[in-house]
Amino acid sequence: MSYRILIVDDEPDILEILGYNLKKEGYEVFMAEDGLQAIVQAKKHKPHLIVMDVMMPNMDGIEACIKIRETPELSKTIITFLSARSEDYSQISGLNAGADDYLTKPVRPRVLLSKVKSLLRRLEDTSTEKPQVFKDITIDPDKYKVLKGGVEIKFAKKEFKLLQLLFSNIGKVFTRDEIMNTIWGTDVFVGDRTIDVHIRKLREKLGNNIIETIKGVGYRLSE
Amino acid sequence: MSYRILIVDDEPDILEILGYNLKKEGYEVFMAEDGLQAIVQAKKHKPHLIVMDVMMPNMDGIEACIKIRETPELSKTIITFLSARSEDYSQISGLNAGADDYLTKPVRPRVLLSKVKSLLRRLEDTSTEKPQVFKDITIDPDKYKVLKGGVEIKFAKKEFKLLQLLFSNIGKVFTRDEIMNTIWGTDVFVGDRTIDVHIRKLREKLGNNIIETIKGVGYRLSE
DNA sequence: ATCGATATTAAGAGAATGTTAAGGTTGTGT
DNA sequence: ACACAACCTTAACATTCTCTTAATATCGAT
Repeated sequence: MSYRILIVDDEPDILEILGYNLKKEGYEVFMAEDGLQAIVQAKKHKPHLIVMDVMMPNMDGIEACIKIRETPELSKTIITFLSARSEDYSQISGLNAGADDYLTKPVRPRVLLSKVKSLLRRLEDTSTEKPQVFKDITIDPDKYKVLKGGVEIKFAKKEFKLLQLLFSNIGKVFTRDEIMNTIWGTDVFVGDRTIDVHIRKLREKLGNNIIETIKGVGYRLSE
Repeated sequence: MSYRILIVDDEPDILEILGYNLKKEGYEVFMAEDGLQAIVQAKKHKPHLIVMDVMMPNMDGIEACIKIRETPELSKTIITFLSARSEDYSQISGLNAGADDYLTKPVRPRVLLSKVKSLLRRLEDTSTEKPQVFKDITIDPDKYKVLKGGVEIKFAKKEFKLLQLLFSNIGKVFTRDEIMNTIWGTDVFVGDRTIDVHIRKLREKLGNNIIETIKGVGYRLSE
């Protein structure tokens, strides 16, 4: 799924340039030319990120930001302001109004893109990419690294995925079907023994008392 | 230290007028009359800012901009275009080529000066990229320099970029896709083996135990 | 004890990566 | 402008590692 971004500025030129660049990066882009439109668009499309000018006709960015923040379903939306001058008071009141960041105009497309990327990463970070710990085992998906008692143990791709799955909900029993769908997908077909073999590899590397078999049901990390 | 500015235009009159004004403000000014010269001058003087006409003989501004952006040591150089008309397509493709801003002709010296001033201000608050250290290796993106055990090792452009990427997040696994997008961009297409070959070059120069292969996943600096 | 489910082991096919050299392009100095 | 060097990419082939399977053993509930 691609991220949705709403850009708000009263200058069509800016909308076009920023929109062009963001679209090129694969984002889904929506636009609005003032605060009122921004609120309408935001409610309609539920963007992940809003990049909004501060000074606009009808309703300025600050006010729009406050309104948006009041909408529960948009509470997780990230809002970034564009402000004309870096020393401007708008920054402070903007951040105060609930904005997450600000950029100074004129916006360098490269800067915007890297900013956007890093802001959106926040959304991801919370879910998966943090190292997980269980007993003396730590797994770090980012670095593709597993430590047991501080020592690194290497895992092949499928093994790592399987481990990651088990770690994603510690103690939960994962059925063979779930495992199959997560690691191999729905269209590949591999024999049932394959899962056993992979489980065995994990036990071999991590110790026999980590993964528990629930016969007829599945596997889980045993607490 | 004063800032270095490179101005590029095929009309000597314009060069003279702009150059005069910039010098008067205390900037160190270099000039070029076409894209090719611009690249030569840029590499020679490493200007902080380039003000460049879009339409020029030999090599136009867009192309020169792209070339300059490909040079790692000039990655932080700010590039501003001069374009004849504001609605011109050149704006978009110019910004797309990696330019940071544009001015419309005819240029008023005062406008240019204030623009220049605000653009250069960015360089001040943008903290310079700090040298990264890993094991006995230091890479300094600013100086385009790599030291291993205190001894400088030379790297070609692509090699350096790749190294820089790996160093940008020490220990993180970078997938082939990530590497491809960062170093070659999304629209160029090069074979898969090309990445291997570059990795090999790095290993050749830095030692075999620095970069680790995670088969089916990517590469990382091995901690 | 029997039967279905899971465990174990080793081996082969195939995928992914490593290596090398060659050709084309670009850059540099004279 | 020329020759020479450096750089990038590719192709072909070598090597390594992963995954899957098959065959067989073990487990556990009834």
